[in-house]
Amino acid sequence: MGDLSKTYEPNEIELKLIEFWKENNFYSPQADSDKPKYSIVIPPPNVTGNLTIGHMLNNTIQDVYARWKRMSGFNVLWLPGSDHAGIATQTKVEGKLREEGISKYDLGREKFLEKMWEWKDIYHVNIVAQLTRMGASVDWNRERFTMDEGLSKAVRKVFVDLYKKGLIYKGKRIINWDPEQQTALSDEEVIHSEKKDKLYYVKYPVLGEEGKFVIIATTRPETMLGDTAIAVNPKDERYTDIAGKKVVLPIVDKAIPIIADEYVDMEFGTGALKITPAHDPNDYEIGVKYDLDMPQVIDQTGKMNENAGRFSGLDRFEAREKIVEKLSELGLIEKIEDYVHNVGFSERGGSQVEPYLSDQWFVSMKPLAGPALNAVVSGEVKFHPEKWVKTYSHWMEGIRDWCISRQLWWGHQIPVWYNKNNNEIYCEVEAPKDLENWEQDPDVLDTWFSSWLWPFSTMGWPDETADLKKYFPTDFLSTAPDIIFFWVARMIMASIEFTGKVPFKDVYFHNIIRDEQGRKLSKSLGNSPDVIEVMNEYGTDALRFTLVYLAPQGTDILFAKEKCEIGRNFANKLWNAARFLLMKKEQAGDTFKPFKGDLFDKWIISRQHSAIKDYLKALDEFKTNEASGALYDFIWGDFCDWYIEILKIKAAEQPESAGAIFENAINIFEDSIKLLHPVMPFITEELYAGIKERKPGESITLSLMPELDESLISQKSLDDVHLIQELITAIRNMKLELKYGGKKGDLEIHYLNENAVSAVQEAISYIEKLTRLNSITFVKRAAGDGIERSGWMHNIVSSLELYLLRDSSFDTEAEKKKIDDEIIKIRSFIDGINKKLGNEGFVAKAPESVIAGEKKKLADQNDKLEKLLKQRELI
RNA sequence: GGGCGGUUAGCUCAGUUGGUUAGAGCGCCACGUUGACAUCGUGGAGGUCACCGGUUCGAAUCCAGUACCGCCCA
Repeated sequence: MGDLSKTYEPNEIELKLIEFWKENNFYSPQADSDKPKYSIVIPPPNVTGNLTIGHMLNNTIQDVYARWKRMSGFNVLWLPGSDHAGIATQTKVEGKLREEGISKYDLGREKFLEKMWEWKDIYHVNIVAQLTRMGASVDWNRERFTMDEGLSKAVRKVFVDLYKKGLIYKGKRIINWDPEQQTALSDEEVIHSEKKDKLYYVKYPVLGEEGKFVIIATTRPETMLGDTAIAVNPKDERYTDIAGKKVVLPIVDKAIPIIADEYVDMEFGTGALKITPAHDPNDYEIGVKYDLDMPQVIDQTGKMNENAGRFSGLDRFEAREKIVEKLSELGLIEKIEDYVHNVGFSERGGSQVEPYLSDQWFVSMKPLAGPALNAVVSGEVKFHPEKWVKTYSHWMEGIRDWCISRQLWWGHQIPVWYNKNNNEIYCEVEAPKDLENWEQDPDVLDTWFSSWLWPFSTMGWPDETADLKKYFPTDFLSTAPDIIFFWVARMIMASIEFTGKVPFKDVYFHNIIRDEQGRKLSKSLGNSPDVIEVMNEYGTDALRFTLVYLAPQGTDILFAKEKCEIGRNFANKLWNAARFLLMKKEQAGDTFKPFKGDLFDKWIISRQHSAIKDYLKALDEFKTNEASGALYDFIWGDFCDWYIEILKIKAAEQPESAGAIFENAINIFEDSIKLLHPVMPFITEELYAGIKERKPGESITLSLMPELDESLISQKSLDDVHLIQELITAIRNMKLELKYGGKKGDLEIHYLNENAVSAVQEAISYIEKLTRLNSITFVKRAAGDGIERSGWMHNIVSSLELYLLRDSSFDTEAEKKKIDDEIIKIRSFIDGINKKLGNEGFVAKAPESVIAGEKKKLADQNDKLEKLLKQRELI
C-alpha cells in the first residue's frame, strides 16, 4: 500500500468492488444456514425514472441494517424489486408518445402495453444499475417486479378472495376523477392545496314570489346546470319562511326544491347551499338522502356534456366564465369576491381533480383496519419514531373505502368477466374457459393494490414456498412517512388478512430530504441533485455517510451536495490514517518486541468499546445519525487526533517495538472499519484488504463485528486521559498566547496531592512532546501555601496550577483583564451555588449525590478563585 | 376547521426519565507544513435555549397560554 494516492479516489475502487461482491454472490442468504434470519424487503422504486436522493437515504439505511446484521451472525435477506407505478408510468409513456404525435388509442391496448414494457425495461435497468452502484447488498437472485406472473397471481387471488368475502364491491359513487388521465383516483392520491379563486353570489328566484331570491355562494357556478336542489339549515331564521318552497334554477329554468337540513353550515356564504349531487361529494350525500336526481353536466374529459345545453363542449373553466357572463346579463349575480380555498389536484398528473359520479370498484376497509390498528397500538409492529403511531391511528380510525379501479391500461386488469349473453359475473384467479363468451372488466387496479402485498407476494405467496416460511414476516421496513397510508398501513392490513401475521416488526420512517431552503425536491424546481453525479464527485461512501450522519429522527434533512464534504473528508481521513499506520509498520521492519502498554492503550480500548456501545444502542433505536456519529467521533476525534499522535512518540521511544505498536494500532483500526462498514462499505472493504494479507475472496462483508466488552471500558483511564487532554490544550493555549511560536518552553505544574498528578506524571513525555516543551517540573504544595511565580503565565486545570515563563512582550494589562473577567464569572457561579446550598428546600429534597456534587463544585471554584486572586496580584 | 410536530451559536442540528458553567459539525478569527491527511492540524470567539405564566428546592427539559414555522387530514 506504499504507493497509495494521498487522497482517497473512490470511483475506480467502487466499480472494482461492485464486481468483486457480485462475482462472489455475497448477498444471497445461505440456503441451509442455522443462523437466525433477518429479512428486509425493499420499498420498490417506481419504474418511472431514476433514483433520487431520497431513495439513496432510504436504501442506505436498509443497507446499514442488512450489513450490520450480516456481520452480526444473521442470515440476511434483503429482497430488491421495483413497482410498475400505474398512473405515473403510463403518464410518462403517453407523454413520450404525444411528442411523437401518437395517442394510446392510435396504438390500441395491446400495442400500447408493448410500449409500456419497453419503457419499463429501460428504467428497470437504470434502477438496478443505481442500486448496485450505491452498494446495496440486496440479493439480485430474488428480484421482483409488481407485474411478475407470481405477484400478479397474488393480486388476483386477493381480489377474488375479498370479492367473495364481500369486502370488494362495485358501486356508483362520487370519486376523485383526473380529467387529464381520465381515471379515478383514491382519496390518498389527491393533494389539497390552496388556490386563489372567486366566490360567486348567485340569485336563485323563489318560485312564484316575484322579486324574491335566495342567494347562493359558490366557487363553481358552472355546476349549477346540474343542481337539483338548494339547501338551508332548519335553524337558520333567515330562511324559515321559504323552507319547503321551490326556486327556479336560473338559465335552466327548472323548479328545484329548497331542502332544510342540519348539514348546512350557516356560517358559510349566505347560509344557502346549491346541491349538485353528481359533482360534489357532500352534495351527493344529500342527493342520496333526499333521493334527488343526479344529472351529470361535466364529462370525463372535464368538458361540459350534452346536459349543459348551449354550454356543452366547453371546458369546465371556460364554461364558468360564460355562465357567469350569462347570469350577469340576467341580473342574477349579487357580487363576486376573491376567495382562497383548498382544491384537490392529482398527485401524479397535477391536474385539478373533478368529483365525478361513476361506477368503480372499492375495498371495504373498516373490517381490515381493526386488526391492523391493534397491531401497531399494541406494539407488535413498532414505529420509529413513535410519533407516527398517532398519525396512523388517526387515519385508521376514520378510514374510508378504497377506490381501487383505474381507467388505465398499465397495471393488473381486474379479474372480473362479464358474460356477454346474460348478467353473470365471473370473478376468479384464472380466466373463464369459454373466454369467447365473456368480456373482462377493462379497468386495472390501483398500483397500491399490488404493493400492499409486497412483503409476502415477493416471497412466493399464495404458494407455501420455502422463502415464505423462512423469511416472512420480515424484520425491518424503512420508508418515507408520506406513504404511511398509501403503503405501510395497507401492508399491515393485507398481511394480517391473508397470512395472519404482521408483515414486519420495526418500521423506520426516514426523513424527507429538502433543499437548503427547505423546499421539497422536485423536478419542476430543478432542485433535485443527480445522485450519480454526486457519487462521482464525492464518492458513494461520502454520500451515504453524509445522509446517514445528517439524518436526525423526526426532522427533515436540508440537503445540498456540498454537504457531502463531511463524508468525503471523513473518507479521506480514514484513508490517510490507514496509509500512515501501514507506512510506519513497514518502516518498523522486524521490531516486534512486545511494547510497554500504558494509559493510552487502555484508554483507546475503553473509548472504542464506549463507541461500540453507543453505536449498538443507536442502531437498536434506529438512530442512524447517532450510530454514525459515534464512529466518526471515535475514529477521528480519539483514534486519529490523539492515539496516533501518541503512537508516534511511543514508537520513537521504543523503537525495538515499533512494529508491534503499529500492528496493534492496525488491529484497533480494523475493528473500527468493521463497525463502519455498514455505512461506508466501499472504503472499508478496500482498507480491509489493504491493511493485512487476505485470502482470495475474503471480504469485510462476511467478517464478524467486534463484540462489545464492557469490562474493557475503564472509567479511570477515561478520566485520566481527559485530564491530560485538558492539560495539553491549556498548555498549547498558553504557548500560543505567549507567542512561543516553534520555541520550546519550560513548565511547572503545582499540585496538592499525588493522586491528582500520578496519571499526568505517567504521561509526562507525551505531554512534553505534544506541546513542545523542554521540561515539565512538578512542584508539590501544601494547601494555602503561596508559591510565587511572578513573571510567569498562570493557568488552572482541574486542581493543577500551570506556570509558563513569559517575556517582557507579554501584555500584562490584557492578562489582568482576562483574569478579572474570569473572577467575575467564578464569583457569580459561586454565588449561585451558595444560594442553592443555602436553600433549605434544596438541601432537604435534592438527592445526596446532587448535593455532594454542588459542594464539590463550590470547593473547586473557591480554590480556583483563590488561585486567580493571587495570580492577579502577581502579574 | 381537526390532528401532529417544531422554534437552542451566523447555518444545520444534538441535548435520553427535570440535577452542566447548554454541546457538535459547518462557517468565522488567529496560528501552523524538515512528509499520514490543507479534503489537514492547533487554539479561540460565538447562545437571555421564541415569548409569557405555572409546577418544583431546581426547568432548554414538565404543564397551560401566545406568536411564528412546517406537515398530515378534512
